[in-house]
Amino acid sequence: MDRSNVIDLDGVRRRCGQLTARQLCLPAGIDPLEREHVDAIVRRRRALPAGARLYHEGDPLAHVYVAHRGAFKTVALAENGDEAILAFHLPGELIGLDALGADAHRGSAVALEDAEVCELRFDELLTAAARLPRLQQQLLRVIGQGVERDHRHVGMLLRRQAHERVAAFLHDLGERHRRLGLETRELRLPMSREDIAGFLGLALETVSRSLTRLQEDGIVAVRGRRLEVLAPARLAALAAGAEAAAGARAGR
Amino acid sequence: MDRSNVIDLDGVRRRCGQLTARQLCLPAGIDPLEREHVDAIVRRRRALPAGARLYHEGDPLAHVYVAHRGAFKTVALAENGDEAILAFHLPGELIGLDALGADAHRGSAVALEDAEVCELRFDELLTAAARLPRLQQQLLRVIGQGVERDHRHVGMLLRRQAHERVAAFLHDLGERHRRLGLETRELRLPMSREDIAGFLGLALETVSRSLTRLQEDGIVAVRGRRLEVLAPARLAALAAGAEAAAGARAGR
DNA sequence: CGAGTCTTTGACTTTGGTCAATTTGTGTGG
DNA sequence: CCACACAAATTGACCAAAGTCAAAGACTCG
Repeated sequence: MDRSNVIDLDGVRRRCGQLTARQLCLPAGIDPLEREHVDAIVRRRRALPAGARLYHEGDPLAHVYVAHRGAFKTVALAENGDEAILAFHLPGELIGLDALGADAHRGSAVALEDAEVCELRFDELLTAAARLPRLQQQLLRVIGQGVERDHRHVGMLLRRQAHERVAAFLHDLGERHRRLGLETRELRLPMSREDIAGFLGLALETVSRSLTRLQEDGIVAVRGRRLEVLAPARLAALAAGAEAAAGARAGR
Repeated sequence: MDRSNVIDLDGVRRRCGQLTARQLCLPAGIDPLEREHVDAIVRRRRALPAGARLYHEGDPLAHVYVAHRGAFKTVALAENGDEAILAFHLPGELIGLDALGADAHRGSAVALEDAEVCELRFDELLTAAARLPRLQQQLLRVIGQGVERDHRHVGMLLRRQAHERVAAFLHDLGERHRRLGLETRELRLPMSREDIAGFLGLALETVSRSLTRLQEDGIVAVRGRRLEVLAPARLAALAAGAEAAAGARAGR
């Protein structure tokens, strides 16, 4: 750790610390003294233009990131050629834990729009975690939440009906917005239909049709990448795999 | 990777899986002082009859397990009612990390056949990890491998063609057999067709048909739950999403 | 050997993928 | 500010793939 000047570190803390703290510290009730250790790990903010890659497949695991502004997707290109989308990351969510198993990133992370991330040095995070049991616990919890995210993704992919997958996707997006303290009724979709399709294992036309149908059923209102949830309960029911007919019948 | 001196959770898994370990599933190649810590974590072995649950949804996270004999599946029942299969676990593989995010298991683990597991107390594992950087590192690596497993699962589910999913599943199973030092040519499928279907998001009839087709194409030979890989390269190609026609053409 | 489950196979139907054309939206330069 | 060009999204028509229902065959375990 090259002696970074105090001023700069302070700046980092002011600008980034709060967000990072929320993710890593607050839930664990880490006291201010300990928190300083964590703050020191947050290195800097990095700005990325839309389409830029935060890291590439094969890069060694050096940092983990917290999306600060703008959304990201993590992708892994199949031997096939076309890219599989493994996750979307909203502001406030962690990025980069796909490298845990091999010390090297298995995919890459792409900014979906102009974005900024906070960068955390992974090795320093580990040493701090060894010293602070609460941080260790919280780190594992955050990792576990990433695992849960993947499981929700699998849950979506196991839904056989396309519009159920789309509903599950929108529902999940809404839930995450709620947990992050963002707008929950009016959602902005930072990713293209093609990205959604790549995430859900559908053709992009099917995604479009599903959205249209959800709109016809009065469950959401879609205008481009802006989406309003009109009937959260019915959206949740569809996402959960309830009889598709139930919603449709009432809606038409 | 780094082999010497690393506290080898991989070793724990292998030894447990190979039936060579007695009471203690101990990693070799670590100094006696460290070794003692790890010793204490492995509690006992538990035997389970086919169909028994290792833990249930909602159970607090107390242990993680290593399958010792027999295979397991981890399932989460969708609000829907029917159960989603999140993973299969072969002898030697870790079970129970789905609870990291919430301290409670999000699904349950079921023995697919008469089985035994090694039980590790999770809290003790954490304290030991805080004291032993190598163990901490290794623990994270194992968790990361679980994440990679989930990503491979997603990769399968993103394949649109049913027989590609099935091929990817069999290929993955073969790879895992290889890594665990098990038979790679002649695979035993410890799970039912219904389970495979539940894992791949297909109807069980489709799984059956796909297997038949893979057999007709000369890629595998199937007799019930015993399966022989005849053309590993073509299986891998199919799994990777190569033109399905390539294999079929050559095979017929 | 028999009862049960598991698996395969067949016939039919529905869903969603593909190809293609149109409309909407976005950003740029005149 | 408008017009233009390009990309993104929608919509339609058609077809192949997979789901469903149903029945027969194979395997397992008592």
